[in-house]
Amino acid sequence: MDDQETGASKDRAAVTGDEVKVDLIAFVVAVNDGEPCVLTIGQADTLPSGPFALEHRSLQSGLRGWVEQQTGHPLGYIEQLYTFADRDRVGAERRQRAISISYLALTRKEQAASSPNCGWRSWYEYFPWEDHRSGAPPVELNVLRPRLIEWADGAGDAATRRERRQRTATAFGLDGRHWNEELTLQRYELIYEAGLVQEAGSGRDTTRASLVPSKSMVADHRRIVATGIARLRSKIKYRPVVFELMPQSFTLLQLQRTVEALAGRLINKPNFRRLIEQQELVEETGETSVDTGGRPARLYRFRHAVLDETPIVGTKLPVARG
Amino acid sequence: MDDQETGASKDRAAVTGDEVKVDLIAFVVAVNDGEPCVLTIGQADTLPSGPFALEHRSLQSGLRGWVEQQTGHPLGYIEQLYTFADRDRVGAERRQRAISISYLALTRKEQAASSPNCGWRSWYEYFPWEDHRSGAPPVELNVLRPRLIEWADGAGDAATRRERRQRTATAFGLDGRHWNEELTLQRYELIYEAGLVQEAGSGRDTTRASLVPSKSMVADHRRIVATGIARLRSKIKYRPVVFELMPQSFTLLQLQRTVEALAGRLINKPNFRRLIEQQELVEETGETSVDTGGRPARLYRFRHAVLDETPIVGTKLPVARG
DNA sequence: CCAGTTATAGTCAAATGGATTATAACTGGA
DNA sequence: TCCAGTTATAATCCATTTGACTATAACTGG
Repeated sequence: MDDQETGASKDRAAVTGDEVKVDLIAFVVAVNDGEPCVLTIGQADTLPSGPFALEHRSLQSGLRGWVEQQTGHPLGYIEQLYTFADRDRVGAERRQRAISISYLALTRKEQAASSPNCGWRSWYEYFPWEDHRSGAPPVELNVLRPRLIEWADGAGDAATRRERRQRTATAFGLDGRHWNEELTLQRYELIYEAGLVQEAGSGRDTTRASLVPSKSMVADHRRIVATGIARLRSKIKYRPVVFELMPQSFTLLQLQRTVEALAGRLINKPNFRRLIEQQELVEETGETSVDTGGRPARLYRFRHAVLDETPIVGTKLPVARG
Repeated sequence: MDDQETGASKDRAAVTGDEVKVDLIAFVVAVNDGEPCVLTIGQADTLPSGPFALEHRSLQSGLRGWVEQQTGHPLGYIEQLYTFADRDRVGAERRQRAISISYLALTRKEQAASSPNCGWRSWYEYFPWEDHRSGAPPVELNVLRPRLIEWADGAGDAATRRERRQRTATAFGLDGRHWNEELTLQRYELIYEAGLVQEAGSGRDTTRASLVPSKSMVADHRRIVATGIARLRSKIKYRPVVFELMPQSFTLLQLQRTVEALAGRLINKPNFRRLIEQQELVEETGETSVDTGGRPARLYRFRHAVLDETPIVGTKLPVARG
């Protein structure tokens, strides 16, 4: 960064020695029996990951390789989430810089016989306050909200107090605002900032008395998951990615339940059906499913042709306001 | 992060030697006199960039440093675009891997006295087919469309022909479809794939006779710009980022012209005003502007409070359908 | 003073989207 | 066999949004 002269090329030559390690991290999602799940490895709650190496043809293929090797699970849909520089690692002899590239990937559970070293866990074990399918959960009403308000009011100056209350209110839909399921990351950051959650291996292991009951993850993996949930909740509204999580054929209610699992909130049934039908996202298989518990339901399959037809627009899924 | 046991860690230890270079690249945007512009450096059409180095506190601060150094321009709003692995560079002694992290940044032209080594160029010099403010431009009607159809029909098998025509039709709104201004990247990729554009320093310098008239850029920089335009065109519809490009106070028509410049299409005036007002994005300064050419217009300023109020929802800008 | 230009307000119909009701078709137990 | 419970499917209603248009106001320059 220190040199003479104009051009970028010269600067580049000057600092040519700086090399960093690159890690690829995957947030792999599946929906199993109406529960949205994340793929973890090892005993600890860890996302599949590995370094980007010379033998990898591309970033994505590197990621696929690591996930398949660590979990036995082939990946379908992949989307880049975010790239961030890790806090300085202390290398063997010198300061070591590292960056992580995180990805969102969608699959089906049955896709493969998973290796014994990995498993599926519900999102909501890590983010119990994100599941609003039965209204605001107790942990939010009884623990989170009072603690956050306490934290906000505990700030030194009035400006900070106002700002914290403001953020809490928007994040959780207080004071007449609406709950917005896409604010998963903002909520996590708020809770983290307030010291109400703690991650394994984080610097601050000051075993605080008043933590919100929730499963933690290694390093910053829970933050990556929060980013991925937010992205997915946003994406299902304008791209037909839900079908990556569905079996070959399904009933409309199964499809609805999957969307509800991801969004963490309930959807009005007739409206959901209307939207799916008028967008022609699916077509009937001609068969019906009997194990509905009531009247048999028609089975549908995804119309793959829509991927060519509407590249961006469409696939708006109605998520009721509250 | 490196230890023993449980799958991932062992693999990680095995390939621990792989290090790569990381480049930071900025697509810096300003709107000058109704033209959306990109900041370039040097004689060639190159985006500001530089390697991520040890002295950088974070990726973003590294990017800010390089842009400021190369152009004298301080950056305001920054957003990550995409991280990709470059094609293998051949290093001095061994194979050298490199990845690039690209960013979208918004500023105002007057922000600083720019250094002589850089300049602002209209987007539409690089993407003449993206400016639909006066309808579909001649270059699209007379050159692009026929060449693309020619290319599609020149495919070997029928399936490829159908697929190419399909993609062309959606990208350019043919056969009764609507023009979608957000498909900038898809359009560029299509044109690139068809061999109708060519970049400086790309492998394939087979000076083709029939290129579409447009300015090229160094390496894959034009692709980064296409990604950034698409992101920005999408973003202005749900986040109030336009105001990063506006002066302190402005008339509603100036605001509209700026949005139109970015979107590359015209907006219905009364509807635009209605939407801005009902969202309470702006407030009157109390003053009026005389140099409108007609009746004086009220001056407005951005209500910064909205950033706290509506973190995701809102700021939908109406972009007429056609 | 008049033609040209822009600002601002108001109207109207079509489309969208949320909520509700009604009826059909199955299961399992009384 | 009938009835309660459950789910599927169809249809309707109404408020809001949104695209398109019209009318009037206020300035400029010739």
